[in-house]
Amino acid sequence: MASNQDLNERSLYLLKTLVERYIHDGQPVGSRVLSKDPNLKLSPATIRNVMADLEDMGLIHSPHTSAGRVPTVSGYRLFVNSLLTVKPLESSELNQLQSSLLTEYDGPGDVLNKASRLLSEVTKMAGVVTLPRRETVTLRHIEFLPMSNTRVLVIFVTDGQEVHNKIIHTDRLYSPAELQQAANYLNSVYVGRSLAKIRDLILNEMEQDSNQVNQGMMDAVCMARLTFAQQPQDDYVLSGETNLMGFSELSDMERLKQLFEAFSQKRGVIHLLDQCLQAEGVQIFIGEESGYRAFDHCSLVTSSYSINDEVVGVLGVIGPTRMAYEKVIPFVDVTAKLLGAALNSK
Amino acid sequence: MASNQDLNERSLYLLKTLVERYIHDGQPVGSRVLSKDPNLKLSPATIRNVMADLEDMGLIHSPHTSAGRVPTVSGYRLFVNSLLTVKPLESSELNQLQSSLLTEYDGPGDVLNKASRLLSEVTKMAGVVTLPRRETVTLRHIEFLPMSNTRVLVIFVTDGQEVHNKIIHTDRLYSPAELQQAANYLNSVYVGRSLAKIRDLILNEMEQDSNQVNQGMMDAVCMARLTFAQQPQDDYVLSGETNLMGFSELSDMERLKQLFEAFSQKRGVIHLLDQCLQAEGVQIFIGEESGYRAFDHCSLVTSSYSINDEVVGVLGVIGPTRMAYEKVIPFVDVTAKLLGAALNSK
DNA sequence: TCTGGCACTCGCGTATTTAGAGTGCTAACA
DNA sequence: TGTTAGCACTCTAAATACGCGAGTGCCAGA
Repeated sequence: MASNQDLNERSLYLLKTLVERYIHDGQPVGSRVLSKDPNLKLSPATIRNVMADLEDMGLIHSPHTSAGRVPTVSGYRLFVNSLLTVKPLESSELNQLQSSLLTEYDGPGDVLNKASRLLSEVTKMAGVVTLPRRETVTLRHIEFLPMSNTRVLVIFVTDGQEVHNKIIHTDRLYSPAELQQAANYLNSVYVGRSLAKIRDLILNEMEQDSNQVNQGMMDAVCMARLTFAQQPQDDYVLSGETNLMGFSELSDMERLKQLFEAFSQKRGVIHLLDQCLQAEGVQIFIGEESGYRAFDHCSLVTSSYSINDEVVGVLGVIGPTRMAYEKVIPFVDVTAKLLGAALNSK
Repeated sequence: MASNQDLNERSLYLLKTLVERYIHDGQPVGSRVLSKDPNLKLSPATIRNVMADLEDMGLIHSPHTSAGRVPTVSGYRLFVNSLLTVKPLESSELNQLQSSLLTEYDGPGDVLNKASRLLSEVTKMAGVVTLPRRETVTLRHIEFLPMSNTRVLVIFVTDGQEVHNKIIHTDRLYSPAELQQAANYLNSVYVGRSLAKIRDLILNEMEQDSNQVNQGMMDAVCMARLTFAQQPQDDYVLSGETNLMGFSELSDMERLKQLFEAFSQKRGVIHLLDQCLQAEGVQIFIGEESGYRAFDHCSLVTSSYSINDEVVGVLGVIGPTRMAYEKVIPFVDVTAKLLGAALNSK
């Protein structure tokens, strides 16, 4: 592969217009059409030379001899990293965003749904929003309800009024009064703290000499331990998957099936999204970059969102590699910020 | 169209084997292969005559001149109604069913998920289970949590430990103590009754002379009214949608897209499933019979399931018109009964 | 009423052809 | 040395033709 110094400004501009062109009309771009570009006053022959260089560098690629060129993953990557001219949101979109996300919401979890749907509707691709990570979210209320035998239904409410519930198996039978007492204790001590913090505190408290604490507290802590034990994998809200069925690059039934299977198994997708949790700002996986086979022909544009300046989740857009990055990127960015704002204001 | 008297036993048997054959290998059935049937000792020519009659009656149909015959919707219908020889469940399937559904469950709503997944895994098609209708389900516990302003988060638990939550807007600000009191009152009066019954009782109580009841009770009833006001549409759990992408009759992308859109909009599907709520036993929609365009090329085999002898929901299997009815029907039937049993035992 | 025979139709898969698009290369030119 | 025009070449996609096989309908005879 040739070194970067081979990429003079002209080649870069040519690559840029080629990618833009391809994104726009989805067909391999030939030297003829590029020569028509007003800013690129070159003959088709010269353009062919440049394109040959770009191909040597692995930035573009020809599906077959007589078919023009198509960007490779590296080509898209270079384009996204340094050539892209971001288009600001259209005001209508911004309005739609704000009015949808910032209005008073009418049910827990509903903002996330709205955000996801919004992402898909505006981009005409698939939208995804992970639920806020339990770890970082703070406890607002906890409650135990007896079920049959030693099974107890625990309900707890976190930040942003997310309601969680889980069944735990206690080591002995508790009376309703005991459960109530345990809940009271936990509510008085742990409310307002993050679940991760709570887990730490519980461990501490269990190591303390049991003489120093009364039995009721011990019971409560024990139940809390069961409740907040290792978290099951987090979850996400997906919308507009069906939009993906319209794209020719995903019209292969086998591929599409694998993609949708990935969506319903969630595991791999979660893993992918988790990687975006760390990164600041908009994160992009193009095609095989994700390393996840089911996403080989897709790109994923994500951004993390925060509650009270703490990153708690990720949202993004899933679509074909050939997508309008210059519009999607700012859109995802803004949506993440608005979602954070909407969740904060609760 | 010819009358039914034209259908002698021989024609019926021929139709039966034709349908079975087509279901089995998915290709139009010609007179040749039918003449090979051991119970049908006829020459191809005779069979052609019979088939011509069946075609006149609209029971079978030829895709084109040289392609054998395929059952029409009416053909399938006749087959399912009177010709089908039901195959009992294989013991391995029954085991899988029982062990999956009757084991202790580890989370509310989980049994429904399992049932749905089971339906899809065993049949290799899509499985669907509606959530138990709120109307008929009984209240076990209710609780109010204050949010900002006049918004109150209400959490209530019903039969089978289903946890519901909703945000209501009260007409004035309530203190946590007041909310607690209201919940206590409601728990003491309404627990164990169906939501529909509760709604009735509330209406009664509100009409009573307000002198006779104290203010706290009034507040409680008022909040209960908001909580149990008209229900939003019910919901369902769908599994194995991706299995449907494997069937050639659904390989048309446009159709597939419409089907999946129907799945995610839920509305139309719910409406269809609701029709099965009334009927006793297994209910079947074949192809266009459902009257729902998105399902034109699918069949739906359903059965309602009950908690404490009261029908509360529907489950079923969605697949291509060409499905192994003789196995799916008993399977859906048994699954519905087992699900009911599993929910009862709580 | 059933059967064998036969001509007929139609779809599918396999060449074969043609038109068009785009390329790489070379030679000329500034 | 970089750019351009020209040209032969390659490859795809669409159109056309063709033979094969499957299956039919109909008729005449048992």
